Amino acid sequence: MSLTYSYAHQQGSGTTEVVAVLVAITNHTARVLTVDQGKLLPNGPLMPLHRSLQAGVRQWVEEQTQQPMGYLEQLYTFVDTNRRNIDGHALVYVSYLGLVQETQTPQLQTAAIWHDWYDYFPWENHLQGRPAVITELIVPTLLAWADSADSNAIKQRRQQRISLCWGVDTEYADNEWVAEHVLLRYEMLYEAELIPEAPNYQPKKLPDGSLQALGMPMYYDHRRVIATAISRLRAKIEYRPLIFGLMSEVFTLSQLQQSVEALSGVTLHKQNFRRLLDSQNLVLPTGESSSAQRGRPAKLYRFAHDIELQSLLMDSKLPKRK
Amino acid sequence: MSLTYSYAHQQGSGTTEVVAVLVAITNHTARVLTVDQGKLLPNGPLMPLHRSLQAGVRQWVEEQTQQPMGYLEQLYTFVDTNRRNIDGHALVYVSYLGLVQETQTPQLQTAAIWHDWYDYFPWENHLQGRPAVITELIVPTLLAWADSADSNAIKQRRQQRISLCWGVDTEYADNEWVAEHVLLRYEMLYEAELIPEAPNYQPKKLPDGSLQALGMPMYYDHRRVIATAISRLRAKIEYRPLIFGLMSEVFTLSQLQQSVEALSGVTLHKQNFRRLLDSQNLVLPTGESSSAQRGRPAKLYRFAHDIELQSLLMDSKLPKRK
DNA sequence: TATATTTATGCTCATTTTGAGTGTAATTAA
DNA sequence: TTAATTACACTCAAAATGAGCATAAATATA
Repeated sequence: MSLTYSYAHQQGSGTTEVVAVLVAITNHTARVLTVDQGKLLPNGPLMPLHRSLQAGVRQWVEEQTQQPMGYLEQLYTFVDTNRRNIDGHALVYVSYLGLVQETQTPQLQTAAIWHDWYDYFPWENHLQGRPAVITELIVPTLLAWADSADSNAIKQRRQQRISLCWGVDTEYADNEWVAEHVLLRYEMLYEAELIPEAPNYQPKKLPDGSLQALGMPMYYDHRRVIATAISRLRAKIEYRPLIFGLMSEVFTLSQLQQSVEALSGVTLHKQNFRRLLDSQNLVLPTGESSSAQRGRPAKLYRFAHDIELQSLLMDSKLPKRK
Repeated sequence: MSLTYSYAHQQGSGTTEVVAVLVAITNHTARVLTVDQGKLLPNGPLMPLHRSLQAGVRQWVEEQTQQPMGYLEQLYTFVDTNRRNIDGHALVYVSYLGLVQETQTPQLQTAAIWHDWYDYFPWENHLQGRPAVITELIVPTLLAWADSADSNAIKQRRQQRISLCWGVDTEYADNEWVAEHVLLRYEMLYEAELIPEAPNYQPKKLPDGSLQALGMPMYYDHRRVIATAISRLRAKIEYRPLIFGLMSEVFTLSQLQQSVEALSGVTLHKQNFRRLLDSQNLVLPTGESSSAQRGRPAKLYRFAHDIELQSLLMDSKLPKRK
């Protein structure tokens, strides 16, 4: 029953809420900041005193998490017709992606908790190879779902979609795993009712262990919001130097690569990664080297900002309207 | 005075509005659908009976424009603190991009009007070469604006930004024109107060003819919404077959190319365009040929859907929540 | 102390993709 | 019949990409 994941919320006269996906990388692991035992993202109502949506996000997040935020970009706007204000208007919530520097994630004094984002999406982590859950649970169950379709057309369409989302090479199709299709994959699991958030989720119909294997559920559609954030981040990191919003001031190239890998969930070719970096003049050597743990010590670098470039990364800001 | 472009609007208890940028291509020209003498985009409040934002957009657009819509995708959500409801909550408006098939743009019975989108952004049309307004008006005025900066740092930053946005090759920088930077360019003109929508617009300080040369202004931030739409469309057309949402069922490859050029505002290399098309198996020959006007008759094609692919183009839809 | 192990980094090579052409075919207008 | 116009097939060099080998500089261990 999806009621388990319906959460009582006081609504006044406002109908707009902001929700943030804050991302940081710690110990080569991508994490998101959550509240309420990991069941919710930090959020709060947009209030008359907020001069902009960004201002609203910053205020609520800092209040709920004591977390300083750098880069912030709008993701997507959702409507939840199950939550309405006193006038009957449905709740509109605007989601944001925020990047937090590794060094700025100290002790949290609040109920906010950092969670490995793959706790919510176990199937997205391909760093140790393709996860077993895909081949053993997800794809078989989805294929059964495709078989159960009413018409043959729908069935075929579902099969194609499975192949495209999960990178299956069958007789018909031969698709590769595309890291940035996070949202498509999540929505497929949702539509096929494999996860508790789905409206007609019926655990009894699913194979044993499905609940544990398919990641932690959240209230409302907050898990979908994280999926949106991961998709955006994985896509955008390819053509914008967003990654530096997650790094500390100085870093080695290996650390940089590990951070990108933590986000994308796949491993990269080291030499080509470096070739790309210096063809784009993204980093500058500091001249120093890291005190190595094992092996040859690595040179230290910093982001080659070009202050302007940094502001071009940002969601462009409106000049305040008088 | 920006008050000229402030427009009285009745607000009840709701605070959420939807706004649509409908795009069609007619006679090799990209057009947007407007209401109110071309000063506004079709829009309307989100109401309690709407089951989703999309549903709200579709209802209002069809009501205001009698226009059937195909593809629809969310763009960006804005807040207007100058417009508030009776409780003091600022207006939130969610913008959408919609594509309309060429063949489905018949006579309009309403106040809705199709406008060439370059009427609003004359500097974006590079089909006949770089428009004079850039070199003769925009860049000089912006450079003067950069010079007027308080600090040297700001001045330098502005100069870099000018080069990046407008594709200037000066002594310092050597940037190319990037078609999809529409929004960055609009925001720069806004920030430098070259256009009437800017809060402190003072036409007297600008060169003669600026108003005419810098395109038609709109109420509120609707021109910025169009800029957002063009940016998105120009960017996305590179990696998604969105263009077919604007074509009629059957078309020649030249027509297809002209449509893409109408959107991107730049001309393309014909042979390479075709090579790309068939390397991706996007189109299928119908076997027939067009009755040529002049010259050799062109073969007719249709989009190779793969019905599934089409739904993957779409903004993924939530299954209705029970 | 010597040797294996680990990490960093430089360099090469084949393949694919991209940018920019030339040449030829099929039609209409004069 | 010829010029003009449009369509389309094919080539070639440059650039970007994927995948590998080789070497350097440190630590751990026999």
